Amino acid sequence: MSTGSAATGPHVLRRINATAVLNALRDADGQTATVSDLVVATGLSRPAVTRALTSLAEAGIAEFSGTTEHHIGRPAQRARFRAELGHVAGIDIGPHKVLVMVADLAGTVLAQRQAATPAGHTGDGMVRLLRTTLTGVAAEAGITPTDLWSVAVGTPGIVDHERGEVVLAPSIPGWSSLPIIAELRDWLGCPVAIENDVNLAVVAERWRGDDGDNLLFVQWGERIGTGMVIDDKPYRGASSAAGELGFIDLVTDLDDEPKPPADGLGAFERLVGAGEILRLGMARCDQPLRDRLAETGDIAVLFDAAAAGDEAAVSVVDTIATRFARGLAVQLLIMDPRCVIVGGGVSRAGDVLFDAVRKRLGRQLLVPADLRVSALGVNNVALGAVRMALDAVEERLTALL
Amino acid sequence: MSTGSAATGPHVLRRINATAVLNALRDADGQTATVSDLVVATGLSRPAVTRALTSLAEAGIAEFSGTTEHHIGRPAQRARFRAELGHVAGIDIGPHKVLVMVADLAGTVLAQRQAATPAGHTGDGMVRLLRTTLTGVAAEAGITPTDLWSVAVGTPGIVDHERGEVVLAPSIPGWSSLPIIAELRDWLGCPVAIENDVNLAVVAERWRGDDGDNLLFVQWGERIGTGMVIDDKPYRGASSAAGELGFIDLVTDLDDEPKPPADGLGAFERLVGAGEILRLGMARCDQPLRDRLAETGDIAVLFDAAAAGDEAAVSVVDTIATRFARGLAVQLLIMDPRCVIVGGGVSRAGDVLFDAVRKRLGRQLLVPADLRVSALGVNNVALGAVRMALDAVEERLTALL
DNA sequence: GCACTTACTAACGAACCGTTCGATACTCTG
DNA sequence: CAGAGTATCGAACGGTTCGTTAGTAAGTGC
Repeated sequence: MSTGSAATGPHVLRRINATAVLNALRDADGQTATVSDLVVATGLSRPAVTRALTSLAEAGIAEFSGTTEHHIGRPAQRARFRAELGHVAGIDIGPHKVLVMVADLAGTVLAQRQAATPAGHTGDGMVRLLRTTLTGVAAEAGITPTDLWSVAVGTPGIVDHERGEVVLAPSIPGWSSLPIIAELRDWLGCPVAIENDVNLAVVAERWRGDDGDNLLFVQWGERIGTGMVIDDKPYRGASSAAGELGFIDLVTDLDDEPKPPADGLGAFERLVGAGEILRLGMARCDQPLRDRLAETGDIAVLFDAAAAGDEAAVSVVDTIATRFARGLAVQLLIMDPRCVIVGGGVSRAGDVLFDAVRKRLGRQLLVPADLRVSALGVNNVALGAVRMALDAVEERLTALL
Repeated sequence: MSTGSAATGPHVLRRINATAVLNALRDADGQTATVSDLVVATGLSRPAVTRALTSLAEAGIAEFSGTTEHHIGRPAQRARFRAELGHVAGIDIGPHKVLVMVADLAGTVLAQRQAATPAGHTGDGMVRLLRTTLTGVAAEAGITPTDLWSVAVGTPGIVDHERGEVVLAPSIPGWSSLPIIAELRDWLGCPVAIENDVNLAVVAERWRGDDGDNLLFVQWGERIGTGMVIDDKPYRGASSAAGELGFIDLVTDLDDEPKPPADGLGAFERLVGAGEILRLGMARCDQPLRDRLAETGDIAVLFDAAAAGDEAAVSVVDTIATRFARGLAVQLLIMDPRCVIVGGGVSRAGDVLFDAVRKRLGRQLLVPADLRVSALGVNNVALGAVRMALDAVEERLTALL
């Protein structure tokens, strides 16, 4: 009812300290630590740490696992975080595939599996696919799906993560009307979170990388979207519609009125998306390269040619880099992130493209930008989902005390 | 040394509860409340609240001030937050003026004074002006400057608020090299914070308005800058360079390379800034109106004419609205704020302009925008500075316990 | 075997919270 | 005008937590 919540008794103290010990234990190397380690890590006294540790052990969250290797004095017992106590799942639902990961409470991925979405899939088909895939991955990890403590789902489009609904998903027809989250929740009996896929990608980058607490992730493929981590949590905006860089309009003449997006693609997506890159390549390149592009449909061919010095390919890369830098500069001027990470299909283009982008970018900004290419690859959304599922577990974990 | 800070004993419990009671007391109507009010507000027991209240009273932070008006039962004593215990100052340093406010700990502005910056002011002159103005305002509030608990300064440009330095301030020549903050700190012997003026404006809007915890403020005058409140605190970006909407480039042909800003104004500022509005008006309007514009140099004339139906003036408003909507749409697509508040000189244009902006904006966005005009006027930056100074006081207040 | 180092265990005092109970002060009603 | 009713205030009690201290256990090195 009030602004600052008050502590209602000494028991909250115990809770606070127990969670502090738990966090110190989890952050410790290999999730094991001696009592003395935890004393210095938490700043608590030895008896306090011991008390917290025994209550963690009674709850099954920690255990004592033999003694440490010792050099002098009485050997210390090592306490260990029992990551196998529970499991979480991270799910990436894309336009063409479903990727499911199951991890333990330490975030170690125990099993993962990818399934292609059958063409013309219906809602029921999607639910069945999800069920079988999840069951399979869970079995591989040694559990059943109902054992899961928490699940997070990443999907393209605009997501209402409070209600657990997909509000708008242009890239997956019919997806926004499906009550998949509710069904999953009923089936699994655990919290199921849903989040925009790019937001999860940036969570994964933050988790696995070491890039500070303020970073911007740009998904650059057929479509373009951005996710931001601010103060160590994903920024969604008021209506979960933040980061729609793909829809900004840099082409329409200033005093004209922009046309609404026709084919579901935003203006900037039509300008530098993978589709446009391919189109430009087909238009400008000469015979042998053009044929290879037409056959494979893979723009990697184009970037390879540019790296090898092909003049037409270089010109395409140049055009794309110039355009992309213009759009990215807009977001950087507004957001001023510590670091920009580019992922998605185009990110595999390599330095041919991104050195050009960096060069163009520099002159349009007031502060220099740190532009990197993602190292996580196609797993990033599912990994971010795992991380988000883990965040939701914290509550349940401390509620055990 | 660790991630989660631990509680080192029961005394932190007392601290937590005392601050909870203090916050409940301050949030109460007129900063007075009975013990029973605080019991329901904090969720603590009556003795706990009483204990906290007596310790607050011993520290001089609260006091008991007579009984309340009562209808039945024993009349309750009212506890009161002693806002007069300390004072803070908020300072707005602009290109042409300095505005100083002194407020008590409740944020009530006790005195304020504005001083014009003499033309060709030097660093020494600025320091002297600040000293005399601050001394005067403090005297009016019944204190001396050294009695101040906390001061915050707002200034245009990019500010390193960690180091307390102005990094870049194009609109005030020579300003960035002045160690004014250090001097103020030495003189006053209290924390002196420095922050970008637009960021303070948005803090003030958040404070005085009731617009949720996620809002965007657009300063629209000669220059254009934006400030954001995210999670109830101003968002600065990694290098304190966020919100530079004025520098985005919507005009340069896409495949050309943008020219760096020449006269210190950003591309978008040159496009819709107050200067350009005046220029457009001079160019398009006919004789009587054009003369009035030339005489006064005030674009309000233009907006009045447009409201009255003058065709040329309407066309100018139309052009400006179209352009502004284009730039604002970009930021809205990226940030998705709950609410947009426009301040600065142009914001006085009224509905003639902003209805047009709203109309243009709607079609470019994925979610509708809530666009409002600031009600705070020219005091907003100084008010935000007062609020920020108050935030810094919290620590000192709870340290008294 | 003895000194030394380190880790574990138990007991004590201090501090805090919530509950309970009696005393107090004021209003309302007959 | 007096008694019932209501709400606040203050004090004492029991429970929980922490940190400190002292004593014990388990190793290493000479």
